[in-house]
Amino acid sequence: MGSVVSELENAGIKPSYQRVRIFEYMQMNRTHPTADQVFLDLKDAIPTLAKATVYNTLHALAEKGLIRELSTVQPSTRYDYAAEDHGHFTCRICNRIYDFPYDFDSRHSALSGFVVESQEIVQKGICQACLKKAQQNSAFP
Amino acid sequence: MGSVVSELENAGIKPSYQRVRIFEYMQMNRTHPTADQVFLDLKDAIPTLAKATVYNTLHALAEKGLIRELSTVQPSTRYDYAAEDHGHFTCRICNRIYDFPYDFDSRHSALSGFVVESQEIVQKGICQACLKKAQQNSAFP
DNA sequence: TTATTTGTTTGGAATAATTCTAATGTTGTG
DNA sequence: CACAACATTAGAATTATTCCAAACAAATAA
Ligand SMILES: [Mn+2]
Ligand SMILES: [Mn+2]
Ligand SMILES: [Zn+2]
Ligand SMILES: [Zn+2]
Repeated sequence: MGSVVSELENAGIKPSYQRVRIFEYMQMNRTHPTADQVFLDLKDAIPTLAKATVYNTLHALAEKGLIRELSTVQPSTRYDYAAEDHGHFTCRICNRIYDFPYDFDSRHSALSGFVVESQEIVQKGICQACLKKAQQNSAFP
Repeated sequence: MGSVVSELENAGIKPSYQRVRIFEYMQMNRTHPTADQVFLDLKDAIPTLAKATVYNTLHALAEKGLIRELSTVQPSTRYDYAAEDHGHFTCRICNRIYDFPYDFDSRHSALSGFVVESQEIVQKGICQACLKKAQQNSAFP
């Protein structure tokens, strides 16, 4: 069996034809494609492929950690006063954004010959408040 | 003179009424608002305010470094095979995304009580290829 | 096997964020 | 004042993404 199929199975994703092809594509194309690019590149080989399937599959793969979703905040850009350097934690439940201390200068790894104009570090997950609320709701009565 | 006005002037942005009010808002509201949130919160005080003005102003402020634009990649989400940890550089000219080495584990600054499910570090700027091309085009003939 | 259920894909409509555009308004300069 | 340059407005257009109901496929039970 192809490793693609077993990687999907191990992650708990049923290896449908479309999912195998999309994951295979992601393994072979390290070009950081958009969902639309994946769709365009696969639709010749899979003429009935729907864009919704591409989005569904990419989300499923990302949720299981098989691919990475490169986007800080969803669904819309957030703005912040430019105070001192800091990182951001975005909660996927309440969508609040929290600051955390982070100093970019001390670990500056610019690619040689590139001009870095800005940088961001973003963690995604669940915030303390939302975790607490989830615990309370699941507490036995 | 309000420091808001002079900060705008120092950055080379003409301090129109709308710009002053928007920048003022960003200084006072450290809630990482969306453009729409800024618009909603200001339109009572400035009834004629247009959403386009909010977008224009936020972009101008971000370009001058007075505020930060919290979004990794634009305009659409990009996907990446989940290989080993690395950071991303996105070029604002050609939109290519480059990998650079970065190890998240060695500098793990999780907020206490928060669950971090994923994290990203993104640099934005101009890539070497685009810089080279710009140099060639401006070379004297 | 057939019937039933469960989950997946499809295609198009709906939604939402952002950008574009043309007209109008404002500011500064000669 | 007249003119140019620039900024704002309002709404249309564009784009990315999600939603939805119907068709399809796979798995399971009878
Ligand atoms: Mn912040
Ligand atoms: Mn990468
Ligand atoms: Zn939360
Ligand atoms: Zn470039």
